[in-house]
Amino acid sequence: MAKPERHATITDVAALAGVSVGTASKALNGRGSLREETRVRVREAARTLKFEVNAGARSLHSGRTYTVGMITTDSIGRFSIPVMLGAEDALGAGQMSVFLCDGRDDPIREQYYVKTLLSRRVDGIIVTGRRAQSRAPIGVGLPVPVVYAFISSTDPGDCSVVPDEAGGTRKAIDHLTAIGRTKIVHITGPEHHHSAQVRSASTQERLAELGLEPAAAPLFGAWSEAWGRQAVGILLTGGADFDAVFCGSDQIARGVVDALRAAGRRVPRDVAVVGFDNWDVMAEAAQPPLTSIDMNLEGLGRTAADMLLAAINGNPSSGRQLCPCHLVIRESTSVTP
Amino acid sequence: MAKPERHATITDVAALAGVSVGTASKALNGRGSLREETRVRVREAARTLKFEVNAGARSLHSGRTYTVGMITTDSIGRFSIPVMLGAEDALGAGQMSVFLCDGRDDPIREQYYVKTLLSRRVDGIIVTGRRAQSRAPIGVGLPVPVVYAFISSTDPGDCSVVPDEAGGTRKAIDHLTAIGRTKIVHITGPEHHHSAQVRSASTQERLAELGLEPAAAPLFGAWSEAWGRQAVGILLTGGADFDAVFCGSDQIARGVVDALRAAGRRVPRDVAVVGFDNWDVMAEAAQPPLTSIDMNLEGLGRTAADMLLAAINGNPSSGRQLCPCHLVIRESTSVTP
DNA sequence: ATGAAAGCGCTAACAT
DNA sequence: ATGTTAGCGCTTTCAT
Repeated sequence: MAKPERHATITDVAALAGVSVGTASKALNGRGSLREETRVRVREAARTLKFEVNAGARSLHSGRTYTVGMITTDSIGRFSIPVMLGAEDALGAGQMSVFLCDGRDDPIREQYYVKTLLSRRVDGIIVTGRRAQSRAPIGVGLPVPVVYAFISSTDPGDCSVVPDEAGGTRKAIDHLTAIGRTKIVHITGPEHHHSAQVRSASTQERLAELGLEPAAAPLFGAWSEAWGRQAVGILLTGGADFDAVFCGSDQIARGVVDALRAAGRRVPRDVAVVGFDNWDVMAEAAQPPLTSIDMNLEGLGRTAADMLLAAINGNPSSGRQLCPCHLVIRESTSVTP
Repeated sequence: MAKPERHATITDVAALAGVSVGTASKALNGRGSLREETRVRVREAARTLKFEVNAGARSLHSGRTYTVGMITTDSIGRFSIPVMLGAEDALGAGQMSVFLCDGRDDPIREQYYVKTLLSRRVDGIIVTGRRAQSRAPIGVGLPVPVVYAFISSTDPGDCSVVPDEAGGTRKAIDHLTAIGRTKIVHITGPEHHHSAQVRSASTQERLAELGLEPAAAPLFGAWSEAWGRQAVGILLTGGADFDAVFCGSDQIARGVVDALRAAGRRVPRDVAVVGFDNWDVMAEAAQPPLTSIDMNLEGLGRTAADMLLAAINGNPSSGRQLCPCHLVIRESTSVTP
């Protein structure tokens, strides 16, 4: 098990095959016109020496590194991961590698990473984050294209791919009304949180469009099960009359169904419940399992990567691109499983 | 907002500063002896042109890329992510960047990635995965050091950093006995799963060492809440007499506490429960919150990265390095919160 | 203190 | 069909 201390170079290969480096290059890349016999001999030599072309040296010519950078501005979390996976997926198919950088909510660190990526001559950059909010661009006039995924840039000239949370909210409300619910209440996260704002505003808006009154004012709290339980307590002690709850997250929804059950309300018969995120671990383990809105983050990551590839190939887009959310129906809104 | 289509080169900088490229290089890297005035002028020029050194060209000389590859053999999951974060953390501090590759359980894909990484001349490779199991090495006689993290290599000559699951199990059992429990039962995941085997074997072993009989044979099932609930049903209908449950995962533990509560058993008074993984989302939201074993995966990732850095700098290690697990106490084993 | 030039590994244009 | 050579961006002797 010899451990080659040095990577073989094309010169080594050429020498072993008894040809010039130019010929070796042509043989290995299938260029020029060579005798088949020569091609084979060179390839043989390359294999013997475990030759792997030096990508850095190669990109000195091509100007391309077939590498993209991925920066999470606030640290890597539950939402940025599927986005990253989707992007990695789309890029991998195009033979591109991904540089991962975790910004950790630190602007200094972030700028350092931008420099590092530029220094490494990535062909493009994807920026993502934990929360779907807009943020200042990571740089202006950068020499490579940038696509924001999940989070968006405040500069409308930048390209951002974001989930259509308002559309997702409409789907949730429409689903609840479709199964005959009219007294709907909304329980969600912190009032200052962008997603909580969008989802609650869209809820009120959609209810109004449908000619319905909310069964209670939206309840803002935390993105936690504990808050979901607590909110139900508030509603019940307040004597609210409701037959459905649309929750800002699956964790809240899980707290809600637990509290409702504990209070003797049947889900979905007495109260139907819809969550948000379609986080399998929560949605499937809840009793009953939760109907939820899926932001399709992996698809979003793929889309972002595809748009980045297009930009790299000279077809840039700009503006906010909305990715549709979809409804996943489970037992918390349907009597027959 | 001019968009520089081309990256500035050191030649551009030299020209603008009115010096030779050699001088420019020295000025930017603080080498050689130059007049301070010249240094300043060159740095000025570099800033004006937004010059970022071409890392690829540079590593042509140094032979180092200050980049490591990270391969997850089975796709990126809940366990590999903290490992990756820890590694990214430790490496970032050393100015190294990380290439992320998702093997997706596909050996072909995996080998392709190994080649890609070698071609990109990474200084080293970290291999990780979803499950703590040993696997065939990703290659033999590779020209760069490799460290396995969380998963381990079957080749004892390779360097692997893995959690001490047996030790963690002992801590769980010792904790339960310390609070006076003697009738302990173990509920865990699939019998064929490596971690389930290790944890259940260690449980039996530790109980024996303490002179205790298990309150029931270990129950193997799935890593899910549903299985936790079901297992409790089995125990109760079987009339088992137990005052503590050690679970193979927090998800199982959560199902267990829910089912116990539903059956009128008080946790921890009647039955104490310990989980495994210390997955905040599960452990903290459970009622009561779960005492759990934490594998400290981020620390494990950091350790792995540090060992890789050492290897890169000529101090390789080999063999399996065990990382300690620790006990996190919450209400499921303590009456006073 | 500064410049000129060689060379890192590779590709592509040009010779032979 | 194959070899030779220039040059990609940079660092590093070696001259000056």
